[in-house]
Amino acid sequence: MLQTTFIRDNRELTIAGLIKKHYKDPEAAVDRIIELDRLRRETQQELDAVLTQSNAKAKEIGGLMKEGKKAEAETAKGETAVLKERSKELDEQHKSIEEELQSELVKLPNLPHESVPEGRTAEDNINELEQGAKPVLPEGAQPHWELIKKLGGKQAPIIDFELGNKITAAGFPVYKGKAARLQRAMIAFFLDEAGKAGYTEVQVPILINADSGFGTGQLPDKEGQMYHDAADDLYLIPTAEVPVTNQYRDVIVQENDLPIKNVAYTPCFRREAGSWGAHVRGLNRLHQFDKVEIVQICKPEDSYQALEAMSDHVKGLLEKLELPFRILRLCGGDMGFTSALTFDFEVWSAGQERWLECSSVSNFETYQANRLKLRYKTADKKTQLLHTLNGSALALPRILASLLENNQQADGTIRVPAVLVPYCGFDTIE
RNA sequence: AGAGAGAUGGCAGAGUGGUCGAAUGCGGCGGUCUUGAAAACCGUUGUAGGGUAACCUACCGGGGGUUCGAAUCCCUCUCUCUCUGCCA
Repeated sequence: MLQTTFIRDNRELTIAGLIKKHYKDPEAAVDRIIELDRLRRETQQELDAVLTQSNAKAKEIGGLMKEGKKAEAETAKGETAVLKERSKELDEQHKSIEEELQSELVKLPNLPHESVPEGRTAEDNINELEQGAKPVLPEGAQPHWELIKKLGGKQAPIIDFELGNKITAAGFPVYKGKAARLQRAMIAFFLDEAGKAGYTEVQVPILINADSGFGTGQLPDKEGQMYHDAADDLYLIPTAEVPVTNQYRDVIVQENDLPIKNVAYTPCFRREAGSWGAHVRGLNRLHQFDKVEIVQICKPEDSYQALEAMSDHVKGLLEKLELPFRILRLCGGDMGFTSALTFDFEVWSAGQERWLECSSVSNFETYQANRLKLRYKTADKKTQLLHTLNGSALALPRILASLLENNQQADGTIRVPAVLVPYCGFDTIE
């Protein structure tokens, strides 16, 4: 959430940022907020004045009662009626203005960083880096949804979508044998790598309440994208970002505890309402998937350096997995609601001959922190909002897809990257 | 799920209608003393909104009510703890 004072002091800048993000009618929205803020302060000043009088009268009556001046006290009581009436009126006005201000404020996305390119769609993203040679596949190479059918021996298919469909629904696959083992190996590898990079591992709930959903910006913006348990009013997490970051909701951090670096493995759940298309096959898009997420909370002046470091960490993982990838700097129209700057990592999927997004690393600046009330005390004792960042490191399914496809051998087996062998205990899937 | 108890500042914990933003202890910060540290002593120490400022206002789990006046009384919701039950 953007800060009212910032909008008030930076009207043009705010509008320009919203335009870059393709927000409709930004001028009207910004001006309405500035107007509501003016009204709010005006009403509060009047309300405070009335309350000051009321408080004074109440004290006066208390004094008179003590002195036994009953009659005078009664007279004074009569005088409070008008004040009471007026304060009630102003209080209601103040509340409704604040409510409207809040609901307008919540609609605004974060402003993009100056380095964010102009553009509306994925076509306009900037290719920052492309690394690793695309493999030359053997004759008869296939996409992963075909490969899995023949893998796993008697257990085939090694990733069973039909079975998951029976148990739950489409988009909830069952991983069997070496596929299951490989999943666990990747999770352990990713967690270990993050540990080496200084991230503290945390295990967090995968159900969250509405306050947490609001804190990181999933609510109210993405209400329909999360699975919701109506009985207890809890949501299944779409990403570990939500519970991990919400650890620090309503917290004032000690300056020397910064930066905070957490890593968590969780399953993630996405309803993907409306985005299920015919071209979305196999592991490309799921309702449930596994992900290791890194989160950083740091001082404003350090956040872009942290973003760089997080990007490098993700890059390192892909290098170690020997997968070709590219890094995109997302344009204004393609980036997320809460983000100021996002790098998407896409892994090359040789069987499909297309890039698959496998990580998204973002700096949210103070946007989440403002909702979370996540702050720290500066050396001169001022309370200031922190910056929050997160990134996938990594999301498993598309890594697995490209691993299967890129590493398919002429004999139909799959080569496991060396770095995972100690974790899973085999170097080939047949 | 049943019965009972409770929710107060970073923590512990007092406060049952006015002088309470709130005693006291611990912790934190600053100082005195000391070669240094500890101890002791002195001072200081919540959050938010408004105001150029002096200062004003709100907040004692959330919401509502009674009253001139509520941390304190009433209603309601939520949560926590203890015991019983169930259970990985």
